[in-house]
Amino acid sequence: MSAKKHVIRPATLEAIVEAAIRVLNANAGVTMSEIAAQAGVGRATLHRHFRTRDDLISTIGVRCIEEMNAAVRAETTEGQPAVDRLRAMFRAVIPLGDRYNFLGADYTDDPTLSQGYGTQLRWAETLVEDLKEQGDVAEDVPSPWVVTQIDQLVWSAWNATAEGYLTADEATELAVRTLVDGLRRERP
Amino acid sequence: MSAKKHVIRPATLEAIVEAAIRVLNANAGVTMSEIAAQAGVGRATLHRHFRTRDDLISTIGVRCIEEMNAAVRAETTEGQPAVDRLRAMFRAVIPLGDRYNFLGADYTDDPTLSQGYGTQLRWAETLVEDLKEQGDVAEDVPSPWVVTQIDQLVWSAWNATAEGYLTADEATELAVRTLVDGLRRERP
DNA sequence: ACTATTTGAGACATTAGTGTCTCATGTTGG
DNA sequence: CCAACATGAGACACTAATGTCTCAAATAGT
Repeated sequence: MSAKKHVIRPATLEAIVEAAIRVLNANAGVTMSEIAAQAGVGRATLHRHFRTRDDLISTIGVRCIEEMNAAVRAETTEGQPAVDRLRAMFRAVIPLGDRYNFLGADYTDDPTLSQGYGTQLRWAETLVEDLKEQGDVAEDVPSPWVVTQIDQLVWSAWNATAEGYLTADEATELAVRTLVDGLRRERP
Repeated sequence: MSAKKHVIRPATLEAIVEAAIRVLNANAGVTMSEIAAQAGVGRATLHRHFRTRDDLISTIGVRCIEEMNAAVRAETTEGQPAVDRLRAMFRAVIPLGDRYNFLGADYTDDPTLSQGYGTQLRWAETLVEDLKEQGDVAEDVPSPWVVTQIDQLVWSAWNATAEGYLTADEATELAVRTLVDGLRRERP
């Protein structure tokens, strides 16, 4: 992860990380040479600071997850009604879809990373509990099902904005509506 | 795709295809050697009948999609109410999740395959139209959104049964309910 | 049982990517 | 301005996988 004798220059680090996020989202199997090229950096420099490919992926994975958690934390408050927290989460996360989408691949084996997933999972689980308590989700629905639906709605919402057929706000509303009320009835 | 001088033996073909489906679902990046080994077949034999890796993937992809389309066709009838068709589709497809799950990867560039996808997409689109006509889905919901939800519900439902927290029938019911009525109210 | 031909096993060349190293060049901080 | 050090470019060894080929052995059809 960290170099011993070489200190990375901030600009270089930034170029590498941003390029890696951008490029890996476009193609999860992209090569180190390509990442270096897109970062405008020598391939040797890339390997100097990220010994292995997994090293790089782990680093940017952690950064993306922290970014996401921070965005959600910034938009939500503890005492808030659960539906509002859900809505705020969608609003916070949708614009980040472009960046953290690549995490969908099978990098589940990284220890630091799965810790980050754990945090998100626990957050979602308490949200679902609160949704149930406040009558926004029926008690008879298995919680893992609800968590899965929320995850997938995040993707749907991001995708809809990326495709251009919904704005971020519309996507947020539709996601909440879909989860809670279903698609049968028009919105009041 | 097809060999010129060599005719494949039915048993060999079957072993290869089945092993490939099974193994690729476990790990999308699995190697040709591994597939051959799991099929109990020499690596040379594998290459004799499937010149390239893409060739093999394309073949089994087509087979899986046809399998799915056939299963859906077998369970649904033309005049059926849209919700029933939706339910029947879930019931038909859920048990196949183990097999066609690997298609989620980025093999979208294959011509024959994307044709298969096209068929499914068109099927889903007319289903959505009918759902709207019969008042099961509100007119103001963008159809691509509905299609996406259905796709994801298929995955959710399969996953729930694979995880063991729902039976196939329960998952089917919950999927329909989630899409149409949302998760707020208990089932009548 | 005979013949044709598929199959299995392994050798082989080729390709693509990874990771290491060196050295000349350029940048930065004092 | 100078010394230290990060960078870029390229050479290099190594690995893993792909795809081709050959030949002996198993198998199928007649």
